[in-house]
Amino acid sequence: MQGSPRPLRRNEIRAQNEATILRAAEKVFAEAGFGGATMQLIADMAGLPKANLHYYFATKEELYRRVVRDIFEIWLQAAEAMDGASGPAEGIGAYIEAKMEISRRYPYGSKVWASEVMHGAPVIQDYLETTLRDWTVGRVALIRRWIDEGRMTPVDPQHLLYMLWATTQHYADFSHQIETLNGGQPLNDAEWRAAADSVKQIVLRGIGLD
Amino acid sequence: MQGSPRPLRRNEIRAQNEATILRAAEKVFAEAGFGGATMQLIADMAGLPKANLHYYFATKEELYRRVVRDIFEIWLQAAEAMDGASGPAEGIGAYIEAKMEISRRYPYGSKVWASEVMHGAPVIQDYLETTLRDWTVGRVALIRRWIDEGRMTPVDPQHLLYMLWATTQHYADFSHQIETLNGGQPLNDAEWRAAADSVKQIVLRGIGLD
DNA sequence: TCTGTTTCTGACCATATGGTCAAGATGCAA
DNA sequence: TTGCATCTTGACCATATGGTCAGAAACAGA
Repeated sequence: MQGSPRPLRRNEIRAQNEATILRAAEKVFAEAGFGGATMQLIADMAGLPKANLHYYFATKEELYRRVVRDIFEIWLQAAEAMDGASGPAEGIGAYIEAKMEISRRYPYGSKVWASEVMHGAPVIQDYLETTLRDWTVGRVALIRRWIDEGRMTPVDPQHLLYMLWATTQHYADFSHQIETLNGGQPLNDAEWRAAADSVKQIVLRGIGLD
Repeated sequence: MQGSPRPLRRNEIRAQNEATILRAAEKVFAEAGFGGATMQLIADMAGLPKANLHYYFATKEELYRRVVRDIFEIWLQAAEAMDGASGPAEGIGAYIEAKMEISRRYPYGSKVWASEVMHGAPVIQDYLETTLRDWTVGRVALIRRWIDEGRMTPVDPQHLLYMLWATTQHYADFSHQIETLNGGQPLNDAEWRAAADSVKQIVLRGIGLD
């Protein structure tokens, strides 16, 4: 939305426009779904002519692919929060914090991701089978180690991970419902704080920590 | 898919066909989203000519509306599991069981619901503001009472409800991801049992029960 | 059997949409 | 300034889709 009046350098033009388009696309895909999104809508949202989108992204599917990939990258960043922790309370607590932060900062991205998975992951199936699976296997092993060391209650690590994903992403994916139940107002700073604290409190206590 | 060869009575025809169409529509809407779903796809899935769909449901939107409403009804049924419980452990435990059962039996419906909410609830906004809000207020009060009576750990009832919704619906909405991480196989009976047990275990312990 | 009602369906239509293209504008290095 | 590459865009096209309709078929009560 901030049409920079300053003349752009060649290098910047491409980066700038791609970023603008991707941001618009993320929002439109999240709000309308892949099928409901139109290149015209995205173009309008980006403030560019439709033909210009096709100059940077050959097809709607390619644009969508980029959006999904970018989200996956962000998702992976949060994953690191769990590593290098001194123990389960710190590791899982930090992971919850990181994922709640992502839900707050990238609600559109989270919705696109959810939509993609719900539709059978036509675009990121390979990522699920490689990167995500590997990460999951590693984290399951880590949690199992913590359990074996008696540092937390024995629980099924896989289902614990699902619970972490579900609870944190819920605040992004179902933000509209939450907003409605919050008197029509989006969560403010304090309410987000309370949400993250609640999740951490229940989950950590649920696995014998806190 | 069970095309009954027996000749149908007038009354039955309508009910039968509507049910067939609704089942097909539920699946297609879940897998393709509202925008991606086409009347032709739904017709093929139902084994009926497209024009026949329009005989029973004037527009795609009307058909979609029916699907969403039906799901909401099912959703409300599970809500009753929480009432009439003698205490928090029984009430919340039964609610989790009921919602997990719904996730297993109506995965398509759950996805349609999730999609609808993610897109801003264009069709069931009024339900969110009335029925759902009322139910939520009642349940929050119930949980608060349990807390005041010292029967469970003090937690924010609202966020506890979100956690229950998120964790249980996750098994329906993200079933594809779960299946991928489960070696490409959908959860079997034992695994569903383990999933429900894990959720109950962590949540109940998380709020000071069991 | 006759008649009115409901159900069924192929053919058709208007519109929206993804994508193309050719010509023009703009930046930039020499 | 010149020439080339990159970027921009209005006009255009083929196709897919939601929806219509008129006539046929099936049903049911008299």
